[in-house]
Amino acid sequence: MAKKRQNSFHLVKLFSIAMPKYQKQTRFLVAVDCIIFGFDGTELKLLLVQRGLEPEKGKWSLIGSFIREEEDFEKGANRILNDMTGLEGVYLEQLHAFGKPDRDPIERTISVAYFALIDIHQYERQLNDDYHAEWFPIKEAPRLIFDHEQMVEMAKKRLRYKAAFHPILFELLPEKFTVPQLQNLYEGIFDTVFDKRNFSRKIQSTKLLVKQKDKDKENSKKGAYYYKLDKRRYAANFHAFLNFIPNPDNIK
Amino acid sequence: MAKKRQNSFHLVKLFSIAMPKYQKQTRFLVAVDCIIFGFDGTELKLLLVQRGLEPEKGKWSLIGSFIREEEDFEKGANRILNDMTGLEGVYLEQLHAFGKPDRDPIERTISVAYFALIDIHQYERQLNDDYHAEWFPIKEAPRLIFDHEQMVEMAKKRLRYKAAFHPILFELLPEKFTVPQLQNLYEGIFDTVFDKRNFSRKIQSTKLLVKQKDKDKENSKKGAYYYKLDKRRYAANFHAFLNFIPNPDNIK
DNA sequence: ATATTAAATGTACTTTTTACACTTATTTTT
DNA sequence: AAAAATAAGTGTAAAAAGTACATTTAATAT
Repeated sequence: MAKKRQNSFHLVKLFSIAMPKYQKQTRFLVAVDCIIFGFDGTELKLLLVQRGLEPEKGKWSLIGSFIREEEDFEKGANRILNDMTGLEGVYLEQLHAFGKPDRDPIERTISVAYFALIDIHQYERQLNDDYHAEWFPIKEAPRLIFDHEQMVEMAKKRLRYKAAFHPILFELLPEKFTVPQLQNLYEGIFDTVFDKRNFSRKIQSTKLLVKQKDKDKENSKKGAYYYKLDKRRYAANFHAFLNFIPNPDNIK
Repeated sequence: MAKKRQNSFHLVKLFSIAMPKYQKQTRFLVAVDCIIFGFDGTELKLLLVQRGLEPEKGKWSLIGSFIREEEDFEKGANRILNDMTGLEGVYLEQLHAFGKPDRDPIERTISVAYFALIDIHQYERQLNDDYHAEWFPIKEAPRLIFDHEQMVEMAKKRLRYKAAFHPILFELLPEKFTVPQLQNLYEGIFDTVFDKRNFSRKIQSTKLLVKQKDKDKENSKKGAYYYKLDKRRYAANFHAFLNFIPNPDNIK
């Protein structure tokens, strides 16, 4: 078996006295792309931007940016999100680094993808029109450039996986929400239906919900009680396993 | 709110006719580092290399390499693993991209970390002495360079998390193993003890194990029956949720 | 007053999880 | 040759969690 030593360690190419730079290594462009999910009370949506410039003008894309010299990925992703929506403190999680040499046809670019969960109502107030951005129902999203569709697929899977065990979907809801809305969200994400008695019991058993005095009258005559998240408990239980989903075996 | 347009999209810096390169963007070094886990029948171990060159000579490090021009991360990680251990087809999974601007003091380097699970016995046959590599019990690992300790911590968490639901730990075992060995492994990973009757029942209920006729006599007078993985079933059930761990709430 | 709509709620049954102790096969010791 | 030592192997009952399923209630619309 051939033993290739070159390139096999950081620093290997250095002379024995410290040098200010690694020699002879190729450097690459590095970008951050964000898969931004929102929920309008009925269905899951994806925030996309339409490219304003050639090449690929008019095509839809995830929002992204090259990483800057003094910025790490988190910061880059937050910058993008803030530029785009004006929001801060958005839920953000690293998804995956994508690095196929030909993923960007112009020049090899590494992309570190993040997914974000935002309350779509907050966003609407803060829309930044500089970007030609639009919400698409997840099932009606257009073709995307590069490998962005693959990124979205992976993000959907990850969201499902995580939502099966952790109370992550509250990040998509407004401050006040109803149990039927919450059930709608879960049913949308898992593409299934749950028995509402069992769903309600399970959600209530987490003790994450605080019942309010007022009702939402938009969706029914009787009206459904609003609830708020118990933020204390939420913070404490975020990493706990809550087993939201009866049989998660369908998740890949 | 200030609207910064520059840098905010791939290609934004291009002129309106296609150019061969993105202009004015900084390019970065990109590396792959591998957290290699092994299990010797008693405890979980980590494969580390000792740097042979200045700077940081003599310090321990994860094995890593700069990424080459025509190579994606997976390929890079496999190259490293193969150079190091001679093994192919090793279980490998992307962990996280690390990108703090100062994580490498010489020059900003992005690192995409992978974790690998290998059967330590196979490795021993294939040792590549060109690298000063050594197995360390996970609890007695030395100080590591850069942010490698953080990588190891994250990999440990990820391994636990995954092992709680998926039959991933078989990747660490030799072809033939006993139920007590398997229980040892789980107890090591989760740093707890399980009731052996319940553990055995749970493992057997997965139907992943095929009982052999011979016994391992090394660890007891009575001897414990060897089992092999049912590879067919394993492949089919890898993504299924098997709920190995009674109460996974301790996992972060 | 009546019909319509979606919200809210309880119970019996099944499955899964947990707690717990003795017997067996083999080697080592006397 | 008998006795002691060691770790492997196995069953059962009680508790908890998950599932299936139907009626009543509050409010609006006719």
